[in-house]
Formats: sequence, C-alpha cells, structure tokens
Amino acid sequence: MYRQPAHRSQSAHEGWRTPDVARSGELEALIALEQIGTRLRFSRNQEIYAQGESGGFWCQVVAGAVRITKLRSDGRRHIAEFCFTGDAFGLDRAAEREFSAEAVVDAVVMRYPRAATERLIDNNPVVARLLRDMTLKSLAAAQSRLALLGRTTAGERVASFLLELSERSDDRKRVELPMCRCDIADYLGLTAETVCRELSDLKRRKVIEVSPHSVRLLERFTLEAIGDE
Amino acid sequence: MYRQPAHRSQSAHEGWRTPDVARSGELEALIALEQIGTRLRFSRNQEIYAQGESGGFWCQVVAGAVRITKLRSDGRRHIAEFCFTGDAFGLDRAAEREFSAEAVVDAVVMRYPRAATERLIDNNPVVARLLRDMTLKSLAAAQSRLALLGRTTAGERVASFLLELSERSDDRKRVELPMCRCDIADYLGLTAETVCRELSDLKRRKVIEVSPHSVRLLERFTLEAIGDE
DNA sequence: CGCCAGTTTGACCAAGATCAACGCAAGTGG
DNA sequence: CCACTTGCGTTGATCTTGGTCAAACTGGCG
Repeated sequence: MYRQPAHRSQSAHEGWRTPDVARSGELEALIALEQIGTRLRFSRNQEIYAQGESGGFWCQVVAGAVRITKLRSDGRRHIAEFCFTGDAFGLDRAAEREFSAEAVVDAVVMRYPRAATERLIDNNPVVARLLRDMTLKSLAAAQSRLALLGRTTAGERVASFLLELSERSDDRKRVELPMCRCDIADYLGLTAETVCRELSDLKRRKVIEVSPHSVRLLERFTLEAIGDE
Repeated sequence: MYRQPAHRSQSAHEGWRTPDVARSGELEALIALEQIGTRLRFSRNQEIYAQGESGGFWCQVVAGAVRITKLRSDGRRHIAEFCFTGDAFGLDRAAEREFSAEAVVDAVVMRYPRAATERLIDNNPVVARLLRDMTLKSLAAAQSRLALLGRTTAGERVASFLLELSERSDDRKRVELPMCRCDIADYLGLTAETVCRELSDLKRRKVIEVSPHSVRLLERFTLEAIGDE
C-alpha cells in the first residue's frame, strides 16, 4: 500500500506521487490537471455532492477527510469509503451520483471538471495513466473491503480498521479518528455500540488506549493477529 | 446497467460494445486488442490464476462464468465477483494477485498480456478509454456490492442477487445459477444453509420457483420490493 | 455551571451460524 | 443392471454474535 511521506506539503499535488521514479511528463501532467481544477473549502459535515446529482466532476482531497456515503430509503446508511489527503473520489462516470460525499472535518478539496479532464486524457497519455492508477487503487480498496465485510467478525473489522488508518498515519503508533463512532459503524457494517464495545475490549486487553478522537496502538502485533485472521 | 443483446455471438468482442454509438477508432482498438490476446479454454473449477501469483495479464470472459475468490488462512472463503460473458477481470496492477480466478463452469477466456496492453494504451486513446471504462464499471459494481454486504438482511441479499443475475440474463424471467449454493453464500456473506432457507422461503411465498441450477421469477415486483428495501 | 452531542455500558433479543440428519441425482465399479 | 459412493441441496434444532433499547457518563462550549 502507498504510504504518505512523513513530511506533508499542502500542495494539491500531494498524493499524486507514485512510489516508483516519476515518469517523464508527469510534472507537466500534474500542472495541466491543476490548471483545470478548482480549490474548494468545506466545513465539518458539509455536503460536497449529493446522491442523485449529476456528476460533472471528480475530486481529490487536499486536506482533511471526506466520507462517501449512501443513504437507503429506510434510513440505513452505508459509508463506502473514507478519503484522506491524496485520495481521489467521485471518479465514476454514471449519469447520476450513486453516493454522496461529505466533509468529515473541515476539508480542502480540488475539484476537476469531467469534460476538461477527458480532453486532457485524450491528449496526454501520462494524465490518462494517472487517472487509471487512481481508479485501480480505488478498485483494489473496494475489493479488499468487500472481503472484510463479507466474512469477518466485529472484532476483526475494528482491528483492521485501526490498522488501515495507522498505515496512513504519520505516527504509526497513534491513529486519529476524525469521524464519530457511528461513521465507523456505518463503514464497517456494525452499530456504534458494537464498535464501542470492541474498542473497549481491546482497551481492556491493553492492546490499545482509547479516547474519543484518537487511539494509541500499544500492541500492533496483537492487532494484526486479530485483523488478518 | 448494460444489457446483453438477445442474440449473442461467440466473438471475443462480445461485451466491448457500449450502449451509445461507437466512437471513431473503436473497431481498430478492438482489433488491436484482439491481436495481443490469447483465447483459452478452462473446465469447471479449473484455476485461471491463483492468489499470490504475479499478475502479468488481465482477462475477459468470452463464454461461461468465472468467480474471483479470496481464501483466508483459516479457511473462510470470499467471492468478490462473478464474471459472465463480456466482463473483464484481473485488471488490478498489484505486484501479486490478491484474489484467484476459477472457472465456475466450462469457460472461454481471452487473456491479454499487461505489457503489450500498456503499449497499446499509450499509443491509442480509444484503447485507454475502453480499459478505463471497464475499470470504472468494476469499481461501480464493487461499490454497490459494498453497500449490499454492509447493511442488509439475508433475505435482501438473496433477492438482489437474483435480480442482479436476471439483469444479465437473456430471459428476464428465468435465471441460470451456474454456481453452487456455497458459491452464492460466499458471494453474499452468508452460509449455504441460509441461502437455501431464503430461497425456500421465496418459493413458499410463490415469488420464485427453484431448481438447483435455475430459478424462475414469478413476481419480480415482490423481489424488487425485498431487494431495494 | 448546565447543556448537548457523542460515547460507553448493561440487559435482553433475534437473525443467522453451526451442527446434524436426510434427500437426491450423477457417477463408478463389480 | 444394481449396490455404493460422492457431492450438493434441503430442513430442523440449538447456540452465538451482534443488534436493539435504555440508561449513565464525558467533554466541549456558550
């Protein structure tokens, strides 16, 4: 999995970097993309786009966190994805949005119009590759989450959620939880109460320390044993 | 969702067609792709590629059905996807395969080497677009399945599974089930027994008729009511 | 200080898993 | 051709996990 560098810039380019050596033309591609994009600011719980809207653009998180959610007619909510700095979202090209996107905390987002992006793609293979890599990354993430939701216990889900966040954290031992418990629950297919209980259980077993918006990982190894199994 | 034409050819191009008018250069793109591909035949339950292998190629189903599975160390299995005629699979470009692919029934598959595909992509925007469309389609499918696995009851899962298959079936009222009950169970995150019970329940309520490898939809409307809700 | 949203904990309940038995059709070998 | 096996499918009885409901707690913030 792609790791964030320890020192982050606030540049809109953040997250575009690939682990391998940059290919020729990549910088130009990034500049071209930045030129068609708009930088936007959203406050906590503000909607970025809504389920059912037409999707004339896609986005990338510059700072903060975004949740991609689906609300069912009976009120049940599902969170498909949490997006952090560097993550792209809203790439799908369906006629209308299947999901809505909301800021979990105050966030900065680059928004790219789809039509202009298409033109760039057709004229610049490097842009095409960037976009495809991002899409493939989303696909891989979605598929590994499918395996998680399909066949795992509540404990396993919570453990691998913490590990997933810690992979993306600056400090491997400390995980920030910008979202509330019911967001986590809707992401993991559990209830907020069960998430609480599993966190408390891990706390009782001295695997983690818990506070409402952050967790300290005391025994990563134990967590991994729970999460993989 | 994209519907199969009523009359199918056995051409490797099957499934490439898009609902809108073909873009210029599309035929050339398809021919170029076909030239780098190999046509392969697999028998029931035969492995197409294995979890952990290096993924130097991607595939497309020409005939039959393929399941994309992940086996966990403790024996629990998860099926990420069933692929039918026209579906692409193994697109991800990770160092090694996260999932394995197996023929559900005897199947014909086109296999495309990744390196040659990359060259085509860089030289031909139409090929790039085709590949990206397929990837986006897989992504959309994975995300809507996430919502399904996250927050639904056994009955809802079975109902929407039947509807999903009927969307892709020639005869809207008759669904073929090439896979066994435990495949369905591993796909829906249930047990084979629960799948059976839900099917029996729908049968009892005269919504469907069931035989081991096919289902007749008597009351599609009821099924939709169960599936959406 | 008191309020409020979010978190935590407990008691109870139900959906679905597990375990077990049986049915049934397609091989297989004598 | 018929016993026997084998792999699925179906059904029932019981148990467990996690959901539901309710109440107490906590930390920010006006």
